Amino acid sequence: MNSSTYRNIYAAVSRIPRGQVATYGQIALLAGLPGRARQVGYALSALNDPSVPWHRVINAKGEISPRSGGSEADELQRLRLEDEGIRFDSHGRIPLHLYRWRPQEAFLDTVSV
DNA sequence: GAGATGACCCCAA
DNA sequence: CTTGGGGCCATCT
Repeated sequence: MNSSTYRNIYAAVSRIPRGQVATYGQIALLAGLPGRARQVGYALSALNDPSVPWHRVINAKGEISPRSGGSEADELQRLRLEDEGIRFDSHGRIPLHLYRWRPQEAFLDTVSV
Protein backbone atom coordinates (compact mmCIF):
# COMPACT_ATOMS: atom_id res chain seq x y z
CA MET A 1 0.00 0.00 0.00
CA ASN A 2 1.08 3.58 -0.52
CA SER A 3 1.12 6.18 2.20
CA SER A 4 -0.77 8.34 -0.29
CA THR A 5 -3.59 5.86 0.07
CA TYR A 6 -3.88 6.61 3.76
CA ARG A 7 -3.67 10.32 3.10
CA ASN A 8 -6.52 10.01 0.62
CA ILE A 9 -8.61 8.19 3.18
CA TYR A 10 -7.93 10.72 5.91
CA ALA A 11 -8.57 13.56 3.45
CA ALA A 12 -11.91 12.07 2.46
CA VAL A 13 -12.92 11.65 6.10
CA SER A 14 -11.90 15.23 6.81
CA ARG A 15 -14.33 16.42 4.11
CA ILE A 16 -17.36 15.02 5.91
CA PRO A 17 -19.38 18.07 6.99
CA ARG A 18 -20.28 18.54 10.62
CA GLY A 19 -23.60 16.98 11.54
CA GLN A 20 -23.42 14.39 8.77
CA VAL A 21 -21.99 10.90 8.45
CA ALA A 22 -20.48 8.67 5.78
CA THR A 23 -20.11 4.92 5.44
CA TYR A 24 -16.82 3.07 5.11
CA GLY A 25 -17.71 2.15 1.54
CA GLN A 26 -18.36 5.77 0.75
CA ILE A 27 -14.98 6.83 2.06
CA ALA A 28 -13.31 4.03 0.14
CA LEU A 29 -14.92 5.33 -3.03
CA LEU A 30 -13.86 8.91 -2.34
CA ALA A 31 -10.33 7.77 -1.61
CA GLY A 32 -10.20 5.98 -4.96
CA LEU A 33 -10.45 2.49 -3.45
CA PRO A 34 -13.70 1.01 -4.80
CA GLY A 35 -14.72 -2.12 -2.93
CA ARG A 36 -11.99 -1.72 -0.36
CA ALA A 37 -14.13 -0.53 2.51
CA ARG A 38 -12.28 -2.85 4.83
CA GLN A 39 -9.07 -1.03 4.14
CA VAL A 40 -10.70 2.16 5.30
CA GLY A 41 -11.56 0.55 8.61
CA TYR A 42 -7.99 -0.62 8.93
CA ALA A 43 -6.63 2.83 8.15
CA LEU A 44 -8.89 4.40 10.73
CA SER A 45 -7.83 1.95 13.41
CA ALA A 46 -4.25 2.96 12.77
CA LEU A 47 -5.19 6.61 12.83
CA ASN A 48 -3.83 8.77 15.58
CA ASP A 49 -4.59 12.24 14.24
CA PRO A 50 -7.15 14.23 16.31
CA SER A 51 -7.82 16.58 13.40
CA VAL A 52 -9.55 13.80 11.47
CA PRO A 53 -13.28 13.41 12.32
CA TRP A 54 -13.20 9.60 12.36
CA HIS A 55 -16.38 9.52 14.43
CA ARG A 56 -18.37 10.57 11.35
CA VAL A 57 -17.59 7.25 9.70
CA ILE A 58 -20.06 4.44 10.36
CA ASN A 59 -20.92 1.14 8.68
CA ALA A 60 -23.51 0.60 5.95
CA LYS A 61 -26.18 -0.38 8.49
CA GLY A 62 -26.08 3.06 10.05
CA GLU A 63 -24.57 1.68 13.24
CA ILE A 64 -21.36 2.46 15.07
CA SER A 65 -18.93 -0.32 14.28
CA PRO A 66 -18.08 -2.18 17.48
CA ARG A 67 -14.37 -2.11 18.26
CA SER A 68 -12.47 -5.11 19.60
CA GLY A 69 -10.27 -3.48 22.22
CA GLY A 70 -11.68 -1.53 25.16
CA SER A 71 -15.04 -0.32 23.90
CA GLU A 72 -14.56 3.24 25.13
CA ALA A 73 -14.15 4.54 21.60
CA ASP A 74 -17.71 3.45 20.79
CA GLU A 75 -19.09 5.65 23.54
CA LEU A 76 -16.95 8.59 22.55
CA GLN A 77 -18.05 8.30 18.94
CA ARG A 78 -21.72 8.29 19.87
CA LEU A 79 -21.32 11.26 22.20
CA ARG A 80 -19.52 13.29 19.57
CA LEU A 81 -22.16 12.51 16.96
CA GLU A 82 -25.01 13.44 19.29
CA ASP A 83 -23.12 16.62 20.10
CA GLU A 84 -23.24 17.49 16.40
CA GLY A 85 -27.01 17.13 16.42
CA ILE A 86 -27.28 13.61 15.10
CA ARG A 87 -30.09 11.61 16.72
CA PHE A 88 -30.08 7.84 17.06
CA ASP A 89 -33.30 5.86 16.69
CA SER A 90 -34.65 3.42 19.28
CA HIS A 91 -32.53 0.69 17.72
CA GLY A 92 -29.32 2.62 18.36
CA ARG A 93 -28.96 3.28 14.66
CA ILE A 94 -28.56 6.46 12.64
CA PRO A 95 -31.20 7.20 9.96
CA LEU A 96 -28.91 7.39 6.95
CA HIS A 97 -31.65 8.95 4.82
CA LEU A 98 -31.36 12.02 7.03
CA TYR A 99 -27.69 12.34 7.93
CA ARG A 100 -25.82 10.61 5.11
CA TRP A 101 -23.28 12.87 3.44
CA ARG A 102 -23.80 13.24 -0.30
CA PRO A 103 -20.54 14.47 -1.81
CA GLN A 104 -20.86 16.25 -5.15
CA GLU A 105 -17.96 18.36 -6.35
CA ALA A 106 -15.72 16.86 -3.70
CA PHE A 107 -15.71 13.61 -5.65
CA LEU A 108 -14.11 15.03 -8.79
CA ASP A 109 -11.81 17.04 -6.61
CA THR A 110 -10.40 13.96 -4.95
CA VAL A 111 -10.31 11.59 -7.87
CA SER A 112 -8.72 13.75 -10.52
CA VAL A 113 -5.77 14.49 -8.29
C1' DG B 1 4.50 -18.88 2.86
C1' DA B 2 0.02 -20.19 5.44
C1' DG B 3 -3.79 -19.01 8.81
C1' DA B 4 -6.25 -16.10 11.56
C1' DT B 5 -8.06 -11.53 12.55
C1' DG B 6 -10.16 -7.08 11.81
C1' DA B 7 -13.54 0.20 13.10
C1' DC B 8 -16.44 -3.52 6.06
C1' DC B 9 -19.92 -4.48 2.08
C1' DC B 10 -23.15 -6.90 -1.01
C1' DC B 11 -26.19 -10.56 -2.51
C1' DA B 12 -29.21 -14.68 -2.15
C1' DA B 13 -32.28 -17.66 0.43
C1' DC C 1 -35.63 -10.34 10.56
C1' DT C 2 -31.36 -14.13 10.30
C1' DT C 3 -27.68 -17.21 7.82
C1' DG C 4 -24.41 -18.16 4.82
C1' DG C 5 -21.40 -17.25 1.00
C1' DG C 6 -18.15 -14.20 -1.57
C1' DG C 7 -14.90 -10.11 -2.09
C1' DC C 8 -11.51 -6.75 -0.38
C1' DC C 9 -6.42 -6.27 1.98
C1' DA C 10 -2.84 -4.96 5.95
C1' DT C 11 -0.85 -6.97 9.93
C1' DC C 12 0.54 -10.52 13.25
C1' DT C 13 1.62 -15.37 14.55
